[in-house]
Amino acid sequence: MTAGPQTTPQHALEHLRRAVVAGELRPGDRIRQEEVASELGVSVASVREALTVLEQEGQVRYAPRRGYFVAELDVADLEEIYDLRRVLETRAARLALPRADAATLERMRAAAAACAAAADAADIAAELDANRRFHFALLDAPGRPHTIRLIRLLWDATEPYRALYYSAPEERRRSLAAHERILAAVADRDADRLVTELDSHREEALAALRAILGEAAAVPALAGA
Amino acid sequence: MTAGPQTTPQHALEHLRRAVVAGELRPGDRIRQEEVASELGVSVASVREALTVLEQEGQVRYAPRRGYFVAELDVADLEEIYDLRRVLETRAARLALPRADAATLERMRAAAAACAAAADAADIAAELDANRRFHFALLDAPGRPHTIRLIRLLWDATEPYRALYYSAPEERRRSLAAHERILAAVADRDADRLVTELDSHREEALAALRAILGEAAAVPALAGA
DNA sequence: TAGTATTCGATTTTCGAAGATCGAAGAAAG
DNA sequence: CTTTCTTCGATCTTCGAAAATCGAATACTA
Repeated sequence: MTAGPQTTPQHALEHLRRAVVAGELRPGDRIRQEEVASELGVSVASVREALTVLEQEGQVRYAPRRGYFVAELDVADLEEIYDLRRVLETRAARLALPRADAATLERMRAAAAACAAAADAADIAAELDANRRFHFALLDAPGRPHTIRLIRLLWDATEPYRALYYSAPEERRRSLAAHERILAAVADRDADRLVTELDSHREEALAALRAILGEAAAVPALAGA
Repeated sequence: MTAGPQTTPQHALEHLRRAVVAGELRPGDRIRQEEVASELGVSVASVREALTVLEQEGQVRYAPRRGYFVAELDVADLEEIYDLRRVLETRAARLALPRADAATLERMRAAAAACAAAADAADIAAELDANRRFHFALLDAPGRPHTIRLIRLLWDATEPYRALYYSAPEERRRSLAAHERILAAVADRDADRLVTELDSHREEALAALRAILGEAAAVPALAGA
């Protein structure tokens, strides 16, 4: 039902995404096409198509005849991306809230629970996935596909970094608490409070990412593994 | 200086974009990979990579094992896209205006003049290009690459339709007049007026596009050429 | 020694063809 | 006459290998 990979490039794409979330591919890393291809038992052409998608999403950087690299973001990038998320998600949330029905709330509750369970199990990949489900359950109002596409793009852009900061237990706790407050605001149909909670949730994440980036800058050996 | 196609897929991408702007590829049309490839004297793999880019941009739709088609938008899509443009361009314009220097204004003036010249010559492709230069000269403030990327995505999504409505002379006149008012607002450093002018400029374009779409719906034979 | 040219290995880039899949036209059955 | 099944042609899909390119290590010059 979950629509597995229909084509070989899609298969390669999922593999690369998984590698990013799992932290196997870290910002700045080089991605060797041949290596990925033989790892998956597919041709480089398929890997290349997958990389083209990731390049459009801004997750990898492409230097013609030099290769593909996992995108590196600096603090300015992060702040711009989170600013854009604020602008777009605020609009999406205000449009979605009046239409959010019981099923929506239920999906959010389930995702929040999955988040907490993944946090307990220290399963970063599962938590990232559940976290996404939580937020998109609210924002993915039917009839606004382009809005969701853009928001998803912004989420994807910072995914490699989110994968890093989710390893910190105190961030997880903070995140779970924020989810509860967001859930309450939705249940109360309080748009202003919802927007405020989303803002501060984002602000906390941004602060954590800033810290990660500060460390990475202080320890450039990270890229040279 | 204009950075021609560095790679074969980029060459194919430019070719396809040109075909869209020129109206050779219309919404709903099927894109035969082999045909494009032999036309350009390149392999299908390269064409495929170019199509992957266009798919990510939302300009073509991909049905696995069926092929690629030029994306068709309905009125709801257009309204959502223009709503998103309003949200993002308003923010971009307000951030860019204080930083707009004499060179920026000069670039805008030159682009506006090129727009007028292209309108006189009835050169749709040139006018579309100059129109883009005009708007992005203002919005493309240094240090906000992600904002521009998103705005560009939204522009690209409606490009096939813009190519259609620019054939109407009265729309061109209206558009040129709007450019003058926008230019004046920028020269006066009046942010509120600038935003208002941009809004109404967009609203006029949306109205024209709605009309185009209405015709297309009334004459479905359009797609079956 | 510092700087520059050159070769070499690794990697990307591009192609052409074989294999897989789909939609449509036509045949057979009810 | 309608429906279902089958075959066929067109097209997409994927591959493996040849060709082009780049960076780094090496050799050379001043």
